[in-house]
Amino acid sequence: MAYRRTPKIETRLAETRDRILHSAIQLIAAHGYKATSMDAIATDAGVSTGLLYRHFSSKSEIFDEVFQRISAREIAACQAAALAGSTSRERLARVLDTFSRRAFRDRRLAWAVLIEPVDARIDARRLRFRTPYRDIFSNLLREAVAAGEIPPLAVEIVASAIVGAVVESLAGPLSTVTERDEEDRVVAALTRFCLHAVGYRDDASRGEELKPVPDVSSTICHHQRDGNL
Amino acid sequence: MAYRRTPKIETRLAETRDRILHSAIQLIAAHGYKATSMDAIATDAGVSTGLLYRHFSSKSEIFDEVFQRISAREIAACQAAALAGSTSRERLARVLDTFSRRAFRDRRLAWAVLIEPVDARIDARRLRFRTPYRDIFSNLLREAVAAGEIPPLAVEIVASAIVGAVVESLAGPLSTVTERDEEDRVVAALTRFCLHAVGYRDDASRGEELKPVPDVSSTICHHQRDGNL
DNA sequence: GTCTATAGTTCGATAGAC
DNA sequence: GTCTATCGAACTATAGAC
Repeated sequence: MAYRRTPKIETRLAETRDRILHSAIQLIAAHGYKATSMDAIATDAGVSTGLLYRHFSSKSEIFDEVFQRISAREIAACQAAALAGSTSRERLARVLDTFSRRAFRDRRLAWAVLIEPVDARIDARRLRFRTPYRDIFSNLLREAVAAGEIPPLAVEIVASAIVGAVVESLAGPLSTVTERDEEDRVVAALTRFCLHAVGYRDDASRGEELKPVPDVSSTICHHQRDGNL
Repeated sequence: MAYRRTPKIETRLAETRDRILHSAIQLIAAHGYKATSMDAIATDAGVSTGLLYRHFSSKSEIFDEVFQRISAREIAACQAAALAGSTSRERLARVLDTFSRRAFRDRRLAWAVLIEPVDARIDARRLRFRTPYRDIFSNLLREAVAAGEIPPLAVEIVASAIVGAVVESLAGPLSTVTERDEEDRVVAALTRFCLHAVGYRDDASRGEELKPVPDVSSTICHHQRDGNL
């Protein structure tokens, strides 16, 4: 009888694959993509280097999968933030705050995912993954216009511009050691920038301070083995 | 007698090298980076494919040089635009207009340089080449604050945000066929976005229409063999 | 899973410059 | 006569088809 994969084997394979990815995430979060060797991933995952290539065709493919997992989690967090708040303005501010705070919390991983030069494959992936972020902002903008909070605008273009502004303004701070209050400065500047950009006026009654809402997913900083990632 | 490079040969070598780069620019402007083969470049330049590798170590290196030449020209155009206008507001608007109009004029080349997935080397080059653009905006912002046109802000962060907003909002339109009035819509939305973002208020007296100023360099659309590129 | 096509790269040969 | 710019075919790797 020919060899057939039993459910038991399937499960073990999936577990190994998962362990590899977890190790990759941890190492990339600590040192970035380039500085993470296949050997290091294998060692950390407790498998041989050769086995890595049974599960993934290349280092780039591992990172691609890491990229997608991390991005999905971050997008979910931002989507959740887009629901919390009584005004569109607050929801928008919360999304910006959520995205950048989470990036700062795990800055090396954020840097690796968002800006580290990797290869064309990841570049293409990055382009595709801007869409869900754009959609979050598009929806908030349409909502805000409908509610009369801001004047009408070219939603799609403005949503793209926000995505670009966010990522680019984090690029520098993420790659340098940043103090906590420098981080606050960046988030504040970025938030003001975007709110003004879409037509909100300064509001003296509020200092744009936001109470935290519970995250949809566990914090990005602890890549627990027992997590659901 | 040993062989030595004479000035005559030096010149011819430089000319050949230049011809290769011109061909590369033309082809990339027509089809993008990926779709431009080394064979095509060689044929267009009238040399063998092998010779390409005497002048450049790889396709990536050719594109790197194309990137730098095109970027230098575009930066110069934007720097010039930053000098034309009576108010900081107008100068800022002119830079945004100049950058995006020139990108649209040669959208495929702009797309290849700004966003097409190429490789890590070009990614790194892109990161470095944001600095001069950031500097243009930083200077304009400092100027505007000093003149009391806009309230104080975190110049460096905001300058980065503008760069990101510009590039990202062009990404979509550059990669699709865009009508002239769609192009106008993008530029208008982007300009409004940035002006508002940094603290300018709408000004009913002006529709943000800008008279063209003579370019510092010849237009990007005609990659003339006789040009100074 | 093998086969094919395509595109990047390499290399030995040639011919022309010194 | 020696050296090198150039050529063009061969090699290699990868992605898509059957």
